[in-house]
Amino acid sequence: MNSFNLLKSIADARPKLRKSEQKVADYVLSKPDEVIHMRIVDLASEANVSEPTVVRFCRALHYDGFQDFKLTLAQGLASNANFEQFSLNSQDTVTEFKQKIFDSMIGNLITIRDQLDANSLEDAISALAIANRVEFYGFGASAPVCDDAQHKFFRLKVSATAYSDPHMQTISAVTLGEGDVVVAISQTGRTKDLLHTVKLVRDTGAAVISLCPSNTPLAELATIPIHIDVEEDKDLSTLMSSRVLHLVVIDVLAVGVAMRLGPGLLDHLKTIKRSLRSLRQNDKRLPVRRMPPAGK
Amino acid sequence: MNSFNLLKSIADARPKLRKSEQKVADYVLSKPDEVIHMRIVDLASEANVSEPTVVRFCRALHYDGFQDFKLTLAQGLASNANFEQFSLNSQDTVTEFKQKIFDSMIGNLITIRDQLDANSLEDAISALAIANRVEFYGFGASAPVCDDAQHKFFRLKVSATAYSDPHMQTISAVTLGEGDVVVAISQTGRTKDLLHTVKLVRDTGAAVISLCPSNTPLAELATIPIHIDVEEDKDLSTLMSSRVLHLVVIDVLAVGVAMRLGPGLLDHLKTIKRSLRSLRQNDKRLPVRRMPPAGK
DNA sequence: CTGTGGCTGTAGTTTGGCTACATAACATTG
DNA sequence: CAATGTTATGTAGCCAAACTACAGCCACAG
Repeated sequence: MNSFNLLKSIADARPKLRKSEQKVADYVLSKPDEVIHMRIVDLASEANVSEPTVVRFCRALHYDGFQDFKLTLAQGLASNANFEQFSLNSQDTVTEFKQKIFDSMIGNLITIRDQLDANSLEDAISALAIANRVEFYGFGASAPVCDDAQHKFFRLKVSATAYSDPHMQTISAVTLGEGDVVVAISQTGRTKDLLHTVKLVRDTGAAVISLCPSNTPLAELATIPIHIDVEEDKDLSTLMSSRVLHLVVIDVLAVGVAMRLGPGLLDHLKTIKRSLRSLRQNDKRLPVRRMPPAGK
Repeated sequence: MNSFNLLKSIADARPKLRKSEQKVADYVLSKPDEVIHMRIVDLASEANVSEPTVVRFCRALHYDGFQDFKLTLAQGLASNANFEQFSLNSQDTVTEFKQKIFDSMIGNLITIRDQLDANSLEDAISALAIANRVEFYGFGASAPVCDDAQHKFFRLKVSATAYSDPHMQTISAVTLGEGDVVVAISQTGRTKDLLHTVKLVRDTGAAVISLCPSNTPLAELATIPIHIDVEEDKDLSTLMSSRVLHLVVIDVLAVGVAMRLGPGLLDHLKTIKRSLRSLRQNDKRLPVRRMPPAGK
């Protein structure tokens, strides 16, 4: 649906293509943004093949023809070409780096959206939906993510806890058993303390869902690994990014669980909304500053 | 650069067009996504004009011709049409609602990116960069956001604290003074306890940056309001969204501060990175995987 | 009411995309 | 290794879609 997928699907399909069609594929992959302004003859000559070959190439990818292919390609490129990874430089104005940060965030979201494995999610949701207890473990920047997750699952009437203290994690871990679920969250997938806790958890028979990069110790320890692979950091970006992706993935899990648990949950959410409302100030237009004295 | 702009530019240009070209403009505006699959004759007949008129319409908008126009339109649509607000329904498969959640998140990011006021950001960054102390206040779903913000500013050597307990907030608030900055974070902008604390803060002379919707009591109390207006929730979306936007906005602020504080900070960040590394497990397994060239 | 300028449609030309077919390359089997 | 069948690729011609030149029409001015 977007260029990542489209170009990727071309790359995937490449081996199945005939030799001269592969030439076309190669050219398209190397200069996709030029292709969209090319005529069929141009592309044919650039790729050193004949025109019908180009058409056959398009058909092989299940497009109606060259036009259709070009149009789709154009759409695909547009949908994420704008969201390239950026590199900040110190002369950037606020407007510029604001743009860059948002765009790179969006780019990462698109990447993860397309990468996330639906089966793993499905499994994770099933496990969470029937769990007795759910615990979220994470350190550092992942600690707030755990808190947020707890907050969210609480609203779904799931008995959830978040621990970002290795001692608490250890203590809690050994009390778990089958039917319980731990969600282990880590940007690196290599945090020693977390690995230690997760091993304990595994011994109890509880399931472990991991949110971390693939090919890391944590991912391999987990019963249900969910891979979050983001392009690696340069300069300032340590400050950013992957926590947000984790949050959104947790949103997906939470929604999945909510849908499993059925419609009764909606009423429950409304109840919460109502109760929270009393904590708010309803516009009386700021009955201005009738505050108690608080000396300077 | 995106469809919003493209369609908008058509709408803007409309008055300058000839009468029958306007018919074309109207049709394009009403059904842009159909137009991209139409031939010139179809569009002409749908708009009740002749084919050359369509061509003239395209030229009037400075495109090479109909093809060029169609291609650009397609790109424009792709770049944000995909990111519409969704509504979940209970028959959705995991793949479907995963897509919907990500897309709506992305849509919101785009909206906020374009809405954020650079001047307010600039002011906020200036205030934060010279602040003696920075405190983050928020409740409920905003509490983890505050924790995250604290974590991030800590790394920038900024003396930052996060409080999500109204008592602690109150106690801390009255010890602030000029040159200190409070960042008040709220999804509603109406949380009573938060409003109470912020009033106290204002009396001390400290600056208050707010992250919340516009036209809310909190936004009006703040010295530097940053408006985060997201389309309002339906059904399950209470679970989601605005916290992520808050996080990203805080990223922007943090980067801004980092750039103000200058290049020495980069070294500092590297030092942190190095020290954190000792908390990680470095791959013992996976000793390289040097595999022979994959046979075909 | 008549002439001029600009708008719009008709008809014809060009070009680009596609199809049918022929030939070349390759594989397969005796 | 040859012969035959099958698949892959290119050639040439056709059709349709987009664009151009021109003519008629309408609106407005004098």
